[in-house]
Amino acid sequence: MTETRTASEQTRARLLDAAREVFAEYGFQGATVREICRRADANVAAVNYHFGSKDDLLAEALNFSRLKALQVANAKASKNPKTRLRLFIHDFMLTLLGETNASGQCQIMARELADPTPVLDEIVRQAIGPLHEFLGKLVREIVGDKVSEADLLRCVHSIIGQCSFYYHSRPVMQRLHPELRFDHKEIEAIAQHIADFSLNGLSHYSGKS
Amino acid sequence: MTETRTASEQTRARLLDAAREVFAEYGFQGATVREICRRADANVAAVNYHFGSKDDLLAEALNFSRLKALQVANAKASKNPKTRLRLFIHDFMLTLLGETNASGQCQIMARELADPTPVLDEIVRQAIGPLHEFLGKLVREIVGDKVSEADLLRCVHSIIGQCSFYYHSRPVMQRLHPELRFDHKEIEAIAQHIADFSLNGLSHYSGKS
DNA sequence: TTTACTTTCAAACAGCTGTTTGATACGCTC
DNA sequence: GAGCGTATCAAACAGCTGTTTGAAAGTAAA
Repeated sequence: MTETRTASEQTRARLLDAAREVFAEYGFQGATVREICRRADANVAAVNYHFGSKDDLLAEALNFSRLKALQVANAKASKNPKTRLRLFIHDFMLTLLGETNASGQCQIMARELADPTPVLDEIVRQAIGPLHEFLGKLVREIVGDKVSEADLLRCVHSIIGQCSFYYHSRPVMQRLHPELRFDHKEIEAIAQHIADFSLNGLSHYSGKS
Repeated sequence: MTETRTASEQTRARLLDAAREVFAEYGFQGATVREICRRADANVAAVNYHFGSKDDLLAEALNFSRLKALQVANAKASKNPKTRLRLFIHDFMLTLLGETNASGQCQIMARELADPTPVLDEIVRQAIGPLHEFLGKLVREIVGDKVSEADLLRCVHSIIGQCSFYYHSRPVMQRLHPELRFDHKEIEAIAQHIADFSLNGLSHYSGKS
């Protein structure tokens, strides 16, 4: 019984891994059940047997552990808010541009933004929403209580916008600056720039930086 | 002869309009030739007859006149660079979020970023490249000669990133802040925030703002 | 071994895709 | 009106899609 279950669960796991790969590579529409099963060494019918449908497979393939861990780690770093913002931007850029396997999840999210499917609701609820909320609190610590909620929101958007730009525009950068490599050193430089730029931007709201 | 040609050209034009609509709505993969022809009141074979293929249709459907006009108008406004940056951000946000028909083009571009097809090369060459270059020169006027080319590039990215964020994240905003309406007033507020935030950010490089 | 079950598999299904075809209708010159 | 090139059309094509099916294989308790 345990043997059977683990065998079945192994197939399930292989399908999930393959699905994450293929969805990230080709998008939801572009990804085919056959390609997923091919990479998972499984039969075409396996997806429907184990998950019910291609839609349900995508829903189960989502995994935001990396993003959540990042926020938890940052909250534990009990330094002053400005330093924590620097730390967050740094970690966030590493997640977005680094070679972590989280980039697949980011790719799926990016594709959902340009072409939403029903799973976007779940992505917003589980990942993007908490992220915005987290950054909102952090920025609030920096700018103080006098700043309106609307302005605070716009500041958060300015920060996330700068970070996610580098992710979204990778295909463009490849063509515009083919010599540019997003290695560890470059990522750190970008993160530092965004932090400097943003803290100066925030100073417009909080008074002198 | 002229009658025939204009009739044929009318079909061509209708197909192009419909294509822009459908590509923007469903993406390149999601858009179907049949739907495009249905909206253009044309036969299914019309696309291949007039354009050769679905790919070629997309390539011809691209239109960056709005984006180009925006840069030309800004260059003519011979005010000081900071004011011109404010003006540009304002016009750019109106293009991105306003009710202009340019939003279809933006949608196509956004989809190409998340899921590039061969036409992305053309988009980068004709639209995004010139845009980056334009902003590069403008920012250079503000920060002066002492700033390195790499830092200048990152500043440009910070500005474009903030602007395009509001475009990319519309599906998210709809879910996260359903009460928020991107009416003219809100767009102006956003544009002013981005300008303030960015000019303060730039002051980090150019010395005191 | 028999029985009951889960899991895998090749094959087929119905539906949609971009594209092609050959016939038909149109507009124009002669 | 005859002839000619262009444009439109319904129909069919080949290929791919997600999904279903019913048989076969595997697993574990009786």
